[in-house]
Amino acid sequence: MPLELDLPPAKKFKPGSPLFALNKKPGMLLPRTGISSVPIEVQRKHLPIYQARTQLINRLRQLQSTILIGETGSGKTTQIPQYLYEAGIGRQGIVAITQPRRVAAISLAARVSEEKKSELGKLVGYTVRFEDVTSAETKVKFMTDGMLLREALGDRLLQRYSVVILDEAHERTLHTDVLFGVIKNAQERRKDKFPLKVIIMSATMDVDLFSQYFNNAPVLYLEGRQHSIQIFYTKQTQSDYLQAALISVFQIHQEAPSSHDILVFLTGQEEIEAMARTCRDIAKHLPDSCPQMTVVPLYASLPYMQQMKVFHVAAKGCRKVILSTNIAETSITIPGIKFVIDTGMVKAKRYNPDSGLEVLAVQRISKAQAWQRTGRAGREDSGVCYRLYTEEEFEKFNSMTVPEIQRCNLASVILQLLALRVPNVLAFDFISKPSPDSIRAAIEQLDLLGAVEQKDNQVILTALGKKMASFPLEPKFSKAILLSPEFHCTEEVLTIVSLLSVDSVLYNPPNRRDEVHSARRKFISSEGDHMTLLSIYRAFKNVNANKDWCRENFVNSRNMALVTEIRSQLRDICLKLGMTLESSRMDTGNVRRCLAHGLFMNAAELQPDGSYLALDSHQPVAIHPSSVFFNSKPSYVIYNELLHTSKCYMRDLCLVDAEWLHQAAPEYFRRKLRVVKS
DNA sequence: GAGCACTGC
Repeated sequence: MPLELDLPPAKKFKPGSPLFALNKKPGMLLPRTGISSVPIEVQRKHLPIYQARTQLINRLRQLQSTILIGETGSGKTTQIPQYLYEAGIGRQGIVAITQPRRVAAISLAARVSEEKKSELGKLVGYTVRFEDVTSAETKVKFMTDGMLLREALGDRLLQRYSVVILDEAHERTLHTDVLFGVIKNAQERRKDKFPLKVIIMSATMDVDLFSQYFNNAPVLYLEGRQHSIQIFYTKQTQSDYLQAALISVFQIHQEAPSSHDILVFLTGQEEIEAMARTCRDIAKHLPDSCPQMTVVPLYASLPYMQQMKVFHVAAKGCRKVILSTNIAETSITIPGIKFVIDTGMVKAKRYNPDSGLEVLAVQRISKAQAWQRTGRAGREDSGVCYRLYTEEEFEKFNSMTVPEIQRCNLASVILQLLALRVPNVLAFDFISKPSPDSIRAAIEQLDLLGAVEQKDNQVILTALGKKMASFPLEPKFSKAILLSPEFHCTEEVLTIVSLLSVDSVLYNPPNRRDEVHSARRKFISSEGDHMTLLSIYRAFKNVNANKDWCRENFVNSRNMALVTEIRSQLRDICLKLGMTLESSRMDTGNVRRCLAHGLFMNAAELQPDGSYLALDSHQPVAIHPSSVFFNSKPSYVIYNELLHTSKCYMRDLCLVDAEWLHQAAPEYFRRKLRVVKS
């Protein structure tokens, strides 16, 4: 194996252009969280942001909308809410700080609460799904962006809040993007009565967009505590990024001290596991002069305990090499990374509103993502980033990742906007507009589900649509739940919808395939994946959620626990809506009939040649290998979703009668599907 | 005939 790659030294990278300068003293570096012998008040004063405190408070007092750009480690997220509170700004209400992720909301609340020397849930609290740690005293509230959006459904002016801080706005999550519009609207309508202060916090991106959106709001810059990172580009275009990554890993491995860990960004589970095997193989055959190597894979579907291995410090004389998906870009921060190897690739979903198809494909990252990856090398000390592409290639990357709202199905978002009584969803003030086609496709889908109707050229919610909006679910699943009383199977549908709301309750370790197969056989239903999941859930309840049972049956107990929580939340909503909850017991026909009424748009028909055609788009589709139907050929099926990878796969299938589909949406099937004979 | 980036309500 040739271990050389043309990696010329490139420019030094120092992100951002700070407005509030600060001398850097590396020796004074303090931990962001965790145990420290330094008193907390002292720690607060050593944060880069502290020197700008007075200026900041004065500016924030005057301004109604502010864009705050802060580098990693500036302390903006923990300090700004406290500064506001200490200065008496917004004391008439609550200061809300949104986060894209639950763990961030929870740990930030815990940290700030500790800094304020108060009990979590009193002055400082948090609200995430299933957990509300706040009280009447709470003045500083961390929450997920989705949670604030859900609260807005009940109070679209967000009257409890005096300040809303949208943190990590550059990530442009679906929820943050919708919140932009909701908050701007609330701010406008509240300006004479109870003004709403808005602070948008972001990394060094999208500044102009944010500022323009809030009527040219001023932009304040904060310096952080990022260390300098050297960047290397390849001299030539790499045709095989995996090979290039492998070479880079071992080049570093042979040259750098063994305590310097390496983080490699790859695209998916399979690729990572294959690369891990190759790395371990090569490492075994290196000369004794070379350090040892421990290879750690990291991706979301990995069980929790195995994910935790990235935090284990490697033994002395041993180098840790982490092979990760983009989960290490934002969600998991690994300390001690000296080298980042960036392949420049990512696996991501793209959405085509014409076909309604989501395509999962390996593609180029954006510049913003490249910087994010690079930044992972300089968190505690200076670092090095090897970019496995040329500088010319980098210059051609898109500058920003396309916001989620422009690459997903908008049915839920549009339903929420309608529930927020947005008069004309096509004209909603999105910070980045989705295409009119995808908005129209969403309205059409809601129309088919009976959630909306046209009145005087306006799209408005029906009574059913209003109820649908109260569930934290995709509209098709809310619809199935709301129809379930007609089929006397609400308990079963609640269970199934909850099971479909989590990643997967099935654990499939690749090297124990035969065991998995035989353990699972007893649950398999000839009626499809939904019914199979239902029987697994019933068995799980019968053994009182026993963990050993889960292990023996290759059931992910953590996800199963989550299913239980989701189910009880959905059940509560049903009860609030006054629904009667019945069980169909052994009658699974009714359950499938009910599912057909929610998922009729996702139906496929067996063709004479043994292939399947989607009834909606008439495109060829295939049964996903994870389905219990993989080796059989039912005539008509409904599926949860289509996933385009190597083929267009249907995931999670349920056997249905053609007749049920027609009953569910007679008009739709008459219009769309002449192919199907009644 | 053979496979699943990442969040969140």
